Amino acid sequence: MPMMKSNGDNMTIEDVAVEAKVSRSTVGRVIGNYGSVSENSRKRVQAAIEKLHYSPNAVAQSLRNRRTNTIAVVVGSVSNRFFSKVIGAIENEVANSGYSLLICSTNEDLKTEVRHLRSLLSRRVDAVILSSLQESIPPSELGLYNSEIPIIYIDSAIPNVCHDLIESANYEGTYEATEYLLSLGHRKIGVLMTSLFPTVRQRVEGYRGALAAHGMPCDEKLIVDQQPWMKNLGRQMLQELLVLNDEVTAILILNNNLCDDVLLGLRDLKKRIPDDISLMTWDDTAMNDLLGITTIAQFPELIGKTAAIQAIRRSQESNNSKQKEQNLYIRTLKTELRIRTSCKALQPKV
Amino acid sequence: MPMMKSNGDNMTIEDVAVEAKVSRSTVGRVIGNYGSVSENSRKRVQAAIEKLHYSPNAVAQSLRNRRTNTIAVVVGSVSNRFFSKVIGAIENEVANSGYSLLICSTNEDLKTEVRHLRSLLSRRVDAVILSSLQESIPPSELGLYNSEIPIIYIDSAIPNVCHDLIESANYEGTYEATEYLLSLGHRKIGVLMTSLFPTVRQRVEGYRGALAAHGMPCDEKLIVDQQPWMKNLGRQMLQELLVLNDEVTAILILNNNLCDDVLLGLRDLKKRIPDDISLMTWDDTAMNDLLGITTIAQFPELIGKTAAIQAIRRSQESNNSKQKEQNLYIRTLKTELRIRTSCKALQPKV
DNA sequence: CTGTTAGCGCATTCAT
DNA sequence: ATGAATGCGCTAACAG
Repeated sequence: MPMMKSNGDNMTIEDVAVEAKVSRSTVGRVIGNYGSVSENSRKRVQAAIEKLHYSPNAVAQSLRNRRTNTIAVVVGSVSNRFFSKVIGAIENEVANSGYSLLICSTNEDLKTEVRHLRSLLSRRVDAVILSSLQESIPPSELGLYNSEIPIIYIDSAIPNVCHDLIESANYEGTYEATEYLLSLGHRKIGVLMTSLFPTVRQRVEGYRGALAAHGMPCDEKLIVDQQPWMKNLGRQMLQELLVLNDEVTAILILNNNLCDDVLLGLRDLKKRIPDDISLMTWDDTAMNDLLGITTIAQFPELIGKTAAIQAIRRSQESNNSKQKEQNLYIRTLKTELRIRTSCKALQPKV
Repeated sequence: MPMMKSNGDNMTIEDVAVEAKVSRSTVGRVIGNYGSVSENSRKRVQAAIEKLHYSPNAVAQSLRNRRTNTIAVVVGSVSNRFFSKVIGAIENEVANSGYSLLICSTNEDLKTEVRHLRSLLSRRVDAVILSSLQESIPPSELGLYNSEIPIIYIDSAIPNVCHDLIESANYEGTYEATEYLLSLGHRKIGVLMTSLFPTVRQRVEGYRGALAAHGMPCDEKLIVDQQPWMKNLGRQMLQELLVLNDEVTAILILNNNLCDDVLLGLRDLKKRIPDDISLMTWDDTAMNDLLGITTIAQFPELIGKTAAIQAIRRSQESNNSKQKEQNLYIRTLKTELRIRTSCKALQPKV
């Protein structure tokens, strides 16, 4: 009895060809469904494939075709609520089109972002969807951010880099929110943020813009900005804000991941919302609904889906169409101010 | 002037060799850091690499080495809170070891699970971490679940399949929780669950087990079991439970993703926790803390990290060590009952 | 309709 | 210390 290949795996076209008593190319024809092949051969090949449980080696295909059918997404943190929804939407879209999805997390670190990008290029992914921390591309990495493989940015653009972008209206969303608080009579509006994120930098400008538009000075002491590597970050920032400014009547949180912790901090401080202090945050959740927290909502699923569609489209464009600059895809999604009960109208002082 | 290759990309070893005026093999030696090469050659090669921005084509490497340095994880839903934490932990671990991570979502569909698995095998990933919906492997798919490539199961074992497994103590966790409710005097404990998930099926057994151990009959009407494809699922199930059983004093939620919606439903019904009804759920969140919801906590990060470590270990084992059966890695993580304020002690009826 | 052949880019053995 | 040559598995152009 002849030696069998141990497992259904690692079968090659050659094995199928032998089994079906045809040449490799004929097998290739029935698999790739091109050229023409006699009914007889076709049946034999299919039988052989069935029998051997043959499935093509995608690595070899990729090498040959110069396409990996893989999209990558790189974000700060996979488990972040916002990103996990974005990624979920990307996965669905991408899988429906027959692609696989690689995910990379930078842990909010620039060097890691660059490392991942390098690795993705060498893996020849067909496109990458990137939430970048870069404010500007260092000349040394220019090749990375400007390579043949298309990059779709989400969240924020990098100045002077020509690229597709799907983002939320960070400035406008915060502007609108700030105006709302002003309309309720709030004048001392504390801001909690982590300016490491480009999105957040845009948001705080919206805050400043709204104040300016209403002829109000911006008190910098009201803006607490800390980097996100601390435990209980929200609590800390809350403390800092309230110690410096006991007259704060409202808090505006610019990063979603701060809110839980701020709420916990407020509870410890026995501050009630909205009676003692008003509160508003970015990114909606069931908890916000339940607790009646007024929220600036974005649409992560839409961002993910849109980015995925564009990534796939780009990955299928003929590479030489370097007219890319001519048809940049830029989409800025409106946010939605969901007014609930966490912001109180202030009595005008008598 | 000679034609330049357009971009820093798509450089091959050959290009480097030409630039450095050595042979391909010498370039290979300095890149792969093996054999021996003169200092002079080495420097020239390194200069060439630098100049051309050469980076090896990982696809070709994979084909040659029969390793892709890729791990895959397949779960029901990427954006699910539990899974997104598991995935985050996997990503960190895997990236630290120089692997990339592919993610696949099955949307809780068996066919999709099989499709993904097939694709992953053909992509020759080095290992897969799988949260499977299978109750038993259909013979036709046996090859898939028993291929050369190692599978690490998370969440639940498939009977009669020999494999590594990282799971939480689903039975015991629910058993303990049920006993706790019993000790508070609750006798009519409603259960909300989606038995599609193998984990949940284990959990409900824990509930039954605890009742039995205390000599209590299990009233099947108290167990509401629905498949997860409905909107506002938690609300619906809550309705169903309360309509059928107005004497329910406590609710035990067995899937994390139901809780938000149940809470919303309770609010609409104007039922207060714990005064009108007691509530307990699986999987902890900041919201549970904030709202004082007693919780059976699992440790998704630990599950993810452990699974990733094991996946990497398996991927590096010599393939012929088919003694795998001899050294199965099975780890059952204890859960933690976090008692807060959502469960009230009942007055014994006078 | 079918088989032969030549790469895709890399790692490695063998000869020098 | 170095170069030549082979093959990983697949696709596709070419020849018959």
